[in-house]
Amino acid sequence: MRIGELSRATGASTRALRYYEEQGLIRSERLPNGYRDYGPEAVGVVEFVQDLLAAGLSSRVLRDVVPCVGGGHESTACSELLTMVQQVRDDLLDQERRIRARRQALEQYLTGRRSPRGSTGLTGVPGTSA
Amino acid sequence: MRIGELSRATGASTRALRYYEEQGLIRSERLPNGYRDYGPEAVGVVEFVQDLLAAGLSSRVLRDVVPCVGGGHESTACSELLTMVQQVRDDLLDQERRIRARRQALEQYLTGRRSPRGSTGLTGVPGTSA
DNA sequence: CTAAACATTGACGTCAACGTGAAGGTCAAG
DNA sequence: CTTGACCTTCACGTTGACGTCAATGTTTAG
Repeated sequence: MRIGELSRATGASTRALRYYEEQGLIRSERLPNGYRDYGPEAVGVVEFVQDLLAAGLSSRVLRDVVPCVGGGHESTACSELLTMVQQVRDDLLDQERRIRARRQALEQYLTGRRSPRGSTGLTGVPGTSA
Repeated sequence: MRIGELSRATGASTRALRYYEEQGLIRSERLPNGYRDYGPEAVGVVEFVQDLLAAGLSSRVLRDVVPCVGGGHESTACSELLTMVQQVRDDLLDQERRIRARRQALEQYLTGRRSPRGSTGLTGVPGTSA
């Protein structure tokens, strides 16, 4: 498939796709006319990339982790990278928990009518910033 | 407290604190000499802001949600904002699940030695991009 | 032949969340 | 009175992930 079709299939702009390639996140063959040519697996890879980018990973990290699944690459440093992905997941989980705590504080504030001024109802929350 | 002390208390740079104020995320009184003056609640508010920023919320969203807890503000649109926070939390949870799926795919690829080329082991994953 | 739709490579613009000076006012200590 | 720590407001620089425009080539439809 060519870039337009991949774009439509993934929702990524053609600009984004070229950017991904520039960053080493995806690869492409070239047709005789110079057009990029993608195999069907590209769809999955691009979606993978989009997910991880949306989750806050940098393309520099992705540049290392994506070839592990996308290219005909051998493991080597992949266990390290797996650890990294796990780390990111753990971070996300952690943040999610903290947000939940804040949200519950908000809920309590709204429903329970805790003093609007002075003690905000937040100051003493245990899981404060690192 | 003045800005330096708040900075030390929260870990946010003074620049960041002025930026937060500029964006309407925090407020301050002014001392006779023009220096910013913060009450003790500011610490909690700033930590709140930092958490949500770290979690990927934009300051534009925060500009709306923070006054609900930080200022002497009445509920009004706060139920809406609560919904928004919940939405964000749900998004995070969703992303976390997708990442977990990807990670498991990676793990399977690495341990089970699924064909390195052709079927990537990713293409058919259920929870693909929106 | 010509227009339209698709592709190519630059290369500059953007936006957020600050960093990093510049140029200066304020205040307690010596 | 001067040094130094602290504060003030500009205002430009930075990084990442693209948007957007320019100038050009290619292929298909009429």
